[in-house]
Amino acid sequence: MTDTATPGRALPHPDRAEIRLEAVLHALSDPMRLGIVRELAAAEAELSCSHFDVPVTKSTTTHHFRVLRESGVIRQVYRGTAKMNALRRDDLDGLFPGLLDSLLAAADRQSVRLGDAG
Amino acid sequence: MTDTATPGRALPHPDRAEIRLEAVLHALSDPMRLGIVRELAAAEAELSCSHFDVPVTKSTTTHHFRVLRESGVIRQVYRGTAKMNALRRDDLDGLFPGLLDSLLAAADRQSVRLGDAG
DNA sequence: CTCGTAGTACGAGGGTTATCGTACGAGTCG
DNA sequence: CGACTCGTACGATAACCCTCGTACTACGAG
Repeated sequence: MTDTATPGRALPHPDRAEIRLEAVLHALSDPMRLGIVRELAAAEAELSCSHFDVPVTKSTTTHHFRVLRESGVIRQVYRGTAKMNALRRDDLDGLFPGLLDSLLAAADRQSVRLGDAG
Repeated sequence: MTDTATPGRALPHPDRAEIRLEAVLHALSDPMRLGIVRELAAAEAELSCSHFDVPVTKSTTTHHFRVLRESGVIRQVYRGTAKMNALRRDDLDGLFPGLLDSLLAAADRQSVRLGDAG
């Protein structure tokens, strides 16, 4: 594990056992957050907050990432000045086998169906 | 088809093509609505609104059923004085294959994990 | 140390949601 | 018809959520 995480700046995450399905669904019911999660899943890697091209201000972006983190969907860690984001795939798959893949597939399908760029 | 539906009291439903994943997820992110959907799925049959033992008033119950209907999760039809509710399994499976089952399985798992009566 | 970049904290505005109570409408049963 | 049950409509209230702007902190580069 690349422990390049900046020390002394830990962020609160729910334990796996504290993750609630309702919270996950709520987190993913926002188009912006769903888009972030889709991109994160496609990348299969950590991405910084600023990597995402979202049509809102930095404040709002911070808010959405916090919702995703506090619902247990993503894990966030500071590396230098950047804050890296990664899907909590292991935890989600462990709690809800198949759910994340179904959700991502559903999002992809809808994207194709609606002719979105994504 | 059991066309015992009361005529002249049609309820507005979204077409299959109008169903949005975000709306579905939002609808299911409420514990009460998720519970209703789970019960509906387990019953594999139409259930009246009053069948459900929810800890809220009738007004609030009406509200939650409307959210489920307008998001495309359930289909509602009047039969006499009762309003029957059924999952839109065909439409949801057609749009998002596997999603509904994953969601229901996830809800069941969490219910067991948390020791709910569900 | 200074500057720039990445992101946070806080507060406010505006919209949506969950809940309720009361009054009402539609069917059914006597 | 009259009474009863099921569910709706409407208004109110309180909470929540998305968004923003501004002021701020943390880190890295020079």
